[in-house]
Amino acid sequence: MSTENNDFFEHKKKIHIKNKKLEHYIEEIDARAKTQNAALTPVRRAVLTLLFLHPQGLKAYELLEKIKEERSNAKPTTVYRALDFLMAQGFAHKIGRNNLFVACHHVSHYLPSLFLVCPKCRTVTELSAIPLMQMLKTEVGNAGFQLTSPEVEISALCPACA
Amino acid sequence: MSTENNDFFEHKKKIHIKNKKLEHYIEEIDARAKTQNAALTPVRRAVLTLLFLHPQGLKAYELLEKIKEERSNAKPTTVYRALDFLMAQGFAHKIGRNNLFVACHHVSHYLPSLFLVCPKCRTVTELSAIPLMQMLKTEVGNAGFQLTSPEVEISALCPACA
DNA sequence: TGGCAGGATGTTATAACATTACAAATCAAA
DNA sequence: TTTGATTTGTAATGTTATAACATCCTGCCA
Repeated sequence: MSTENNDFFEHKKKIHIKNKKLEHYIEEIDARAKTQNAALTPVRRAVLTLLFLHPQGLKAYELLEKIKEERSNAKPTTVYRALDFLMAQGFAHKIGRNNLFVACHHVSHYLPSLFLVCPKCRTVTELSAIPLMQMLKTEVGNAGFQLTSPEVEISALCPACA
Repeated sequence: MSTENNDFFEHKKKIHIKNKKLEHYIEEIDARAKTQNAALTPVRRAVLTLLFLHPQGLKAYELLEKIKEERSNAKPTTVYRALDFLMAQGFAHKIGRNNLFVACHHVSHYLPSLFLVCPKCRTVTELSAIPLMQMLKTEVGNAGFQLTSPEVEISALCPACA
């Protein structure tokens, strides 16, 4: 009975649900990892998948609960290590204000990404603002500083909550 | 022997050391508090003073240790409550990335302030960037969002560390 | 002047977030 | 097949922040 067309029900509670966009995303990240001499291991893949499936961001211990559904022995360390890896590779970001982690949808970090965090529903939106970020980079440079972090986070009420 | 000119030594270990700029700053904040129907009580004043004296920012528990020198019975709550008040009034900011608190040196928050946080020496620099912040406000508004937080924090290597 | 209402502070406990340190497993290169 | 590097397991602990409830202080007004 476990034919292809009831995979959805069979794996309903699994992290690896059928999802074209997700598959494509993970494949792409996997490829990028290889070029960076880094391995997207099962734990890391699971964490990144969860982040992808929750655009509003997840807290470390929320992530832990979900990971436990597949790896009952997961510990805080399990999650934090995967997150450290993903952030080091530029595949995920931490929203400091809320201790929230999000998947990154950018190809490069030549310019930083702008994150709008809604204080009400806590949704995280990654805004595309090239000229603004370009200007930011210039201004910061003029002040003698050197950008080191690919994320800029701002608290802003989202359209739905406003 | 406690005449006016050895006050400095008498109170060396006190938070209220002689400091013209500090006095002026606190007076100004005190006045602003009054117009906002808020009271700059001794605890709050002490916390704000400490923040003012540490432009690189302070962590809540560092603050707690220092406050304890004057109020030995201070608890985490003491500090967090004062910080909540100061932030609510716009007199202090939290740098989310590092759990660092800083005094605010701005008069108004019509536009947000830009904070550069050095990842190496952790110094927090408040950059004046009116056109940039104006542009930010516009762009965020165009996206249908509404700015709610007066601070924008960025990780950037400071001139000294670079 | 006494008592009440609100805000501020004291106190204890605990929740939420994150790291350290060391052991065991995995895996690929020599 | 040994070795060394990377990843994962596990336990303990460290750090950051809040909850809940008691008490104190202050201004008001009956």
